[in-house]
Parts: sequence; structure tokens; C-alpha cells
Amino acid sequence: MKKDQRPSYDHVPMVVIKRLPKYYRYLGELVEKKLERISSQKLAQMMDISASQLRQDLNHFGEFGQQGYGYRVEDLYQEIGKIIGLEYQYNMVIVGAGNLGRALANYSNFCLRGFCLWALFDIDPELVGLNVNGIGIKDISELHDFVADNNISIGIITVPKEAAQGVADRLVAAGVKGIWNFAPVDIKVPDSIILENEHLADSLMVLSFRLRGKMG
Amino acid sequence: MKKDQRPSYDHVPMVVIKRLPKYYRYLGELVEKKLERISSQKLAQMMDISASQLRQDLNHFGEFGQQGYGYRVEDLYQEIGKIIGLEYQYNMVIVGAGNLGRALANYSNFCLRGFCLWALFDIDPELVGLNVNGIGIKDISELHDFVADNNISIGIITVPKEAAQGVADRLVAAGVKGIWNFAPVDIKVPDSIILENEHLADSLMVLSFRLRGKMG
DNA sequence: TAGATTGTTAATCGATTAACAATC
DNA sequence: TAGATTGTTAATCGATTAACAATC
Repeated sequence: MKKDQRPSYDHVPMVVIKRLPKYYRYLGELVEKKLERISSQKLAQMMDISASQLRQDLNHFGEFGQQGYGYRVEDLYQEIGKIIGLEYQYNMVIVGAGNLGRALANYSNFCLRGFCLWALFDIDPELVGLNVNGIGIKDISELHDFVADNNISIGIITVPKEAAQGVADRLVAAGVKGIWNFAPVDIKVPDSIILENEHLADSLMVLSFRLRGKMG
Repeated sequence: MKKDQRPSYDHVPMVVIKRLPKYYRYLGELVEKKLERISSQKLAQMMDISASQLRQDLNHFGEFGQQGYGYRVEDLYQEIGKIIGLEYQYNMVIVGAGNLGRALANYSNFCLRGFCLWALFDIDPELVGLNVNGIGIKDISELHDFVADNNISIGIITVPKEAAQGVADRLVAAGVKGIWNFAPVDIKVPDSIILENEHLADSLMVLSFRLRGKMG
């Protein structure tokens, strides 16, 4: 029986997973500041959470600190990066070369972090053939072969909501493992496919609700 | 003592508030389909949640259904819109006219829904004076007076992370009530100011974590 | 060693689910 | 009326916080 090299971290609650990027972000800042060590107490205070929660969260993934000393900032930063999976390269395509798709394509930072964008796709002949930040816009008809041939693991959906489910189906059929959906609709994918939604309008509505009573 | 016209909905858990936009979205689709009534059972099934949770959630805001009948789709849709606060107009500005700022400015749908964008601001003289989707890009030095003079209630931050806190401070000083932050950093604002973060890189990291074990 | 701080268990708090009386 | 479905209370489940023994 082949032993799995990487821990699987099954059963880690979603609520904990969602906090990992925040830990990574704060530790990254401390690394930049060349801070060597930090206690759960101090880090938690910076992040406006409880030290208990911080230690409890880390406990899901292993032991990273030293009693009486705290955590080595650089080490913990690297460890959390590994837990998140940042040592891998993810090949990505964007479907929908409208404003949002092009804005994401221009966000070239992503590639530095291992999230590499290789193509945009659109149905509009006016856009096909154009170039965004050095990345070509291809016709949607080429989507399947491109994804299958280039080991694309993430598909980003930035099409209007009416087209989103169809695009998702095609991405899944072509073999992506994950979908990052910006269309304002809940698309359906098989259980084996990871789906992350970015419902911008939803956030704006939460903001609206919370503004109640604060308006002039 | 003046009676407040609008319910305050204090003490409604954040986790419930975050589900409101999803209810609104699904009900909107049913309205489009001209469906007249729906039971908590059926709506919950569509949304992939439990009927208990749906009824429990609505219960925080009032009674909207009829025993033995269910909910009138159009009515519930309107009610939830009101709860969210969509009957108000929110005046907005974007600070940071880079790719993301311009992409949001082009998303003209927002204005139809009562979220009206009146200006973009940037520090780059090359951008100042340009026009995005009919909305002018102004110099950042004009921010304070513009916000104060035009009853701007929401500031959208799409500047690099180093500049984000400074921009937030200026927006707050100028009088915005809420901030929608896209910079990948946790900015600090007074308790009275509503802050919604849109940390896109965080979502991508969650996607990365969840892809663990699924990669080739 | 003594002081500090972790890893981890136990206690508390809050959210979800189940159940059902009220009632359309 | 009988059947259906809500509003709401009680039971369960899960997440957060508190506490402390282990140990650097």
C-alpha cells in the first residue's frame, strides 16, 4: 500500500480553513518586518482574535511552536504556506474576457504565487485574438482542448450569470479540478470538483444591511 | 420620543445576515419564472440548505408565510429586499483606478440596484481626467470635498495594500459610513464604520487548500 | 531553576436541526 | 373539514473560550 506523502487534513472544519489565508497574511507582514518570534497571545491580538482560537486552529495541522518561547515567525509562515498548498503550481484559465475577466488577467501577482494564468476565453469575435497582459483571448470553442492539453486545474468564470452553468459544465468536462466562480449565481458541479464562489453583489448587500441606521 | 420607522434587527447573527443575499437571489429567479408560491421545504431544497434553517432565519425578521400555504414568492422577495436595505440609494466612490477599480466602475448593474457610483479617484496623473463608463477619474486630493459635498456613503478601496489604510482614513474623515475593501490587507476603522472585505487572494488560497489530493 | 507559553482537555456558548402545536 | 405548512420551542451539534498540565 502506497503511503501518502502529504497529510490529508480531512475533517478540518471549513471555518478553520477560511482563517488560514489570514494567518498567512499577517505572518507574511511579520516576516517582512524581520520579526523572529511571536507568541499566540501577541499574534492573536494583532489579528483581533483570541489566542485560544489561534492555538486551537493550528492544532488541527500539527505542532508548530515551542513552550515558553512561542512560534518562529518565518517557520510558521512557511508551514502555513505548505498547508494551504502554495508550493504547487496551479494552471488557470479565465472564461469571460469582459471587464472583470480582464481585470483579473491583469492582476499578474497571482502568477508569482503559483497561480498561473495561461489563457482567456470568450464568445465575442471582437475580443478573440486580443491580448491582455501578454495573455491571449481565445475562442470558447478551443476551451476543451486547451484545458485538457495544458494541465489546467482551475477555471475562473467571469461570464454573465445566464452562461455560467454552461461554462462550468464545459470546464468540468475538460478536466479542471476547481472552479472560481464570479458569476452571481450558484452553479452546480459534481462533488469531486471544488467550487469557490465570489459573489461580489452579495457582499455589497451585506454592507447595505449593516449600514441600516447609519444613513443620513 | 421619536419612534424609529425601521426595525433595527439588532442581535441578528452575522451568519444569518450573510445568507440574506442568497435568499434574495433565489427568490429573484423564482419571481422571473413567475412562480407564485413556494414552501420552505421546496425553497430550501433548491438552495441546498435545511427547511428548518430557512424558517429559523426568516423568523429573525418577522412572519412572512402562511400556515398550510407557504410563502408568496413576490412578497417574500420584496420583503427581503427591504430587510437588506435595497430601497435606499447608496452613493459610492472608488479609490484606485487601476484594473480592478475600472472593472468595478464598468459594472454598471450596481447603479440599477441603488448602488450609484459617482467618481473614481487616483494618484496617478496619467489616469486623472480619463473617463470610465461615463464616470470621471479625479485626483485623490479632491476626495475629501467630493465625499463630503455629494453625500457619499460608501467608499470602495482598490489601491495597493500599502496605500489602503491611508485611503481608508481619508474616506472616514470625509464622512463615508461604509467601506468595501479590495486591498489584500485588514484595514482599521472606527467601530461606527461598517467594513466589508473582499480578499480575493484569500479565496484563491482556500481553493488551493481544498484542491489538496485532487491534483495530478 | 523560574517564567513563559504551548498543546490540549473541559466548559461554555451559539448555530443548526428536529419536532410539533398553531393555524391557514 | 382534512391536509399542509408555518412559527417556534426543545434537542443536538459544533465552534469558541477558558483553563491548566506539560515543557521549553
